[in-house]
This record gives sequence, C-alpha cells and structure tokens, in this order.
Amino acid sequence: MEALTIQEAAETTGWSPRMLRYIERAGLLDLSRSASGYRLYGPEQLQRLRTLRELLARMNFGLAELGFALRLRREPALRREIDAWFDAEPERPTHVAADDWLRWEQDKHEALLAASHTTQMEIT
Amino acid sequence: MEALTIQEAAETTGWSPRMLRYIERAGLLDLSRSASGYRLYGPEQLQRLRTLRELLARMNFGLAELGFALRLRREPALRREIDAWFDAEPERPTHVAADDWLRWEQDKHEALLAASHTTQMEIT
DNA sequence: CAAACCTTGACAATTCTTTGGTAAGGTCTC
DNA sequence: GAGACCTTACCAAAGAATTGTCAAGGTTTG
Repeated sequence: MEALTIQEAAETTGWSPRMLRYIERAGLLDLSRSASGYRLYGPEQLQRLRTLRELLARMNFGLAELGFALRLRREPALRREIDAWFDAEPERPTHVAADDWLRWEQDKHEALLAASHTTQMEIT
Repeated sequence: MEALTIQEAAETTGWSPRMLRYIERAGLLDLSRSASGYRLYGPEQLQRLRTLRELLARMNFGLAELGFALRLRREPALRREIDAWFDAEPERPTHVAADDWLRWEQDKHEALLAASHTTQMEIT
C-alpha cells in the first residue's frame, strides 16, 4: 500500500488525473513508475501535491509560473540575464513607482483593472 | 530631443505603441511623463526595450514570465514559499530526472512536444 | 485652427495554455 | 477472460494573454 495509482492520487489530492500527468510533464513532480510503467504516488508526492494546490491558491499564480520558477532555478544563465535586465535600471526618479505591477500580476486582464478603478470612484 | 514620444519609440524599438503601453502597465518599464501626461522614452528606456526584445527571443520566454520574475523579486515571501516547495524534495531516486522540463518550458504545447520528437528522429 | 500627435477605455481577433475527453492498446485482479 | 484500471497520443472546448483597433477627448506644432 506504499504507493497509489493515478486515480487514487487524484482522489486524495483534488487534482484530476489529467492534471497529475500535466504536472509531471511540466517537470514539477518526479515520480517513480511500476515495472509496467504505472505512475506511483508515494506519501511525499501526495503531500507535495496538496501543498501545491494550497500554494497556488493562496499566492495567486499558476502552474506555468511555477514552471518558470523552476526554469529559473535550473538555468542560472537565464536568471542572470533577467536579473541583469532588471538591474540595468538607470537614474530614473521612480517617483510614481511600483505597486500597480502587483495588481497587474495578480488579476492581469487589463480590462478588469479599469473596472476596479470605476468601482473605487463610486466609493470616493 | 532628449525624449521620444510613444510612436517614435515604437519605431526605433520594434515594439508597437500598444505593446509599449502594455509593457509599462505590466510594471516592466518605468517612464517619466511630460507635463501633459505624454509618455517620454529616454535613451535608457529605448535601450532597455531593445534589450528586452532580444532577451525574450533568445531565451524563449514572454512578458508574462518576466512579469512573474519581477513579482518574485518584489515579493520575498512568494519566493520563499516557492523555494521551500521545490526544496521539499524527498529521497526520490530521480533516476529518469529532468531535462524534459526544459523542453516543456520551452515549447510548451504538449502536442508539439510529440511532433518535435518525430522531427528529431529524421535528423538522427 | 487644423493636422498629427497623445491619453485612457473598450471591444475583439488571434494565439497560447489549460483541461477534459476519447481511442488504441497494455496490465491487474478476480 | 472480463472489468477496471493504466499508458500515450490526439482532438477540442474553455480560458487567458497578446495584440490591434477604434472612439472620445486633450496637446503640440505648423
């Protein structure tokens, strides 16, 4: 009973079997396989999957983003280039500065941003 | 002549005006504004925009990913949680291990993966 | 003052990602 | 050996992100 098959894992983690395969393919979870090729989900994997669900919901991002975070860890060159790009910031005043990026990254969807503006107006 | 307006900036950077506004809204580029609200693109901004194009193309990722990278820099809590999740890796053998994640993150699109396999076969 | 810009806001076509199916074939359990 | 699983490979629906475009109104410049 040490390892569950995909359907059982789906039931206890809340992911669909389809998504469990997707997550594996994205490189976000390493699995062992049975001799005949069945995916085997051990206690650690199940725990990770549950944590993952919770994390995505709580911090508001998706598998794609996590995939990119993984890529950043594994491709130091990529991380370096991106950091360099961000750090190339010149002597700009940055007066208005940042805090809309947050809203953007969080609810994306340009249109919605505008909508929330409107809502705020009413309150004002 | 120290600063260009959006259309001029578009011409010299290769981005469309639409995308220049999009990039700004994503928090990826800080701009100053003229007294009447016009976006002003100085030499640094122009350079950054050109570099950005080059970077995205060369490293194969998009604005959304860069936006997430930005979020990771600005939300230490997020970074910590994600790192923690990745590092919770148990004693798994990892025999087969990683290098398909790369392919996934690079050309995504599950279906194409299979296709590219086929293509590679020809070359081999 | 008119032409040619700029601003924001909105709608929408396109394209990519996410998810669910389903088919063809192998495995496990009774 | 039948039923209920599993595998991979597709196709396609639903959702998001990307990008263009247009409208209504302000600004700059000749």
